[in-house]
Amino acid sequence: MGKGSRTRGLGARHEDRRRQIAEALLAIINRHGLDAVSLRDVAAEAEVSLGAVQHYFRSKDEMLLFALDYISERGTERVRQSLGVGEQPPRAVLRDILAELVPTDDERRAELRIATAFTARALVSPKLADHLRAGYDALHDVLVLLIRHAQDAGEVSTDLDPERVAAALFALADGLGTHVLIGHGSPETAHAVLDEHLDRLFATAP
Amino acid sequence: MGKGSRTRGLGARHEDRRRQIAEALLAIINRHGLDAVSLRDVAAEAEVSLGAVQHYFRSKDEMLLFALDYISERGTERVRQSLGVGEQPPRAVLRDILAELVPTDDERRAELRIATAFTARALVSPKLADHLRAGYDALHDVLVLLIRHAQDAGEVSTDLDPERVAAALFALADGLGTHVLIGHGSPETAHAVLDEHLDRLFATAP
DNA sequence: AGCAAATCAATACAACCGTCCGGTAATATC
DNA sequence: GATATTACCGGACGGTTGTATTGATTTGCT
Repeated sequence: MGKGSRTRGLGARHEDRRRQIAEALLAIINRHGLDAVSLRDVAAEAEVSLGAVQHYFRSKDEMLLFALDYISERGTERVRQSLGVGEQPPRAVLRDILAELVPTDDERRAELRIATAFTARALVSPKLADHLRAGYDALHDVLVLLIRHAQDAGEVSTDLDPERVAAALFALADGLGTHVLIGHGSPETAHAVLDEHLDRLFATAP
Repeated sequence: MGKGSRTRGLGARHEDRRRQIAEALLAIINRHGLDAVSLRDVAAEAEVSLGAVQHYFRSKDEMLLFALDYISERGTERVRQSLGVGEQPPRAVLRDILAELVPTDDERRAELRIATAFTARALVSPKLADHLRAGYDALHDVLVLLIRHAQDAGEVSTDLDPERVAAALFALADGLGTHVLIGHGSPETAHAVLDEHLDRLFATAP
């Protein structure tokens, strides 16, 4: 068992501290963008010294990578919860998940701003791209699963390829989210478009 | 008449020079990202001195803004050409335009990488956001127009709201493009999804 | 008690950044 | 031919950056 899972003694709070610093980092990315991040700013935001930050992250790159994994984990955790609760029909779950990609409240907005920042940087950082892609793939797989369930329940036509449908819905929601984020189109319109597409999808059965 | 339009004498090549420098800037953004851009790098890429760059752009911000407008202009110009040539049916034109948002060749890929970089920065730079939004709005309007034409020609159901349809297609293509860019999903799949949606749209006519 | 690891603070440093500025040459305007 | 204006160069400046280093303190284990 690695030291990361220690619950007592020295190093017990190690991961906690890393997360705390990562949250300070994410707050700065949300406010000023990823390229405006300096280790000193992160330290100030987290109310620790620069030395402390350096102690928990060997380099800035490592910190960025950790923060991406951290926020990615948080996202998939929320998706897992959407999947878990009650016996909600596939369509409702699907809608919930896709709606998370279109910012309405400030929290969702912040997360999407951060995700967009990481996406842009991933274009020039292969390592970051790998981690980001993992998150995308995971969400894609969940969508495929949900569509399969809907097909099994006779709510969606089995003529459709779940992979294709998932790719389409994902891209649509993602695109709508970005557009809302930069102020092109309202959240209401975006949600309406999303519902319209779900209506069409769930109207093709049997 | 402003000095920008002078065709002889001092200042005649002013705008040309600015474009040349802007292209060097865009090349760097494509290769290393927007935040990796330094004035010295731009000067080196454009094979001019740092002083020259400063002569043509008072500040880095001004240069960035100019470059965004420049690449934006180039994009709308290509769209204009798609609209102009021959008597192509609305559907073909629509497809051409949307396909530009999904990278296939290197040139398109470069442009979309640059656009993504600007989008991310626009999230923390209101002035950049304004210029970017203008481009988005212009493209949106073109899409609306094309859909209206298709409706007039009886190829698309008049029950559909052109604004909504345009927003959906735009977001879908944009999202697909981003996904392809980061390596999530292939260009082929993306184009297939796009065609599928166009098929559905053009199948709703009376 | 004693040792080792963990935790953090403080400082130093070389590299780089955007911007400013003085100078020089070429060209247009009068 | 005097005078602006444009075009460009190159150096310098103050500030920030990521990282390395060193040392003090705390903590857990034996």
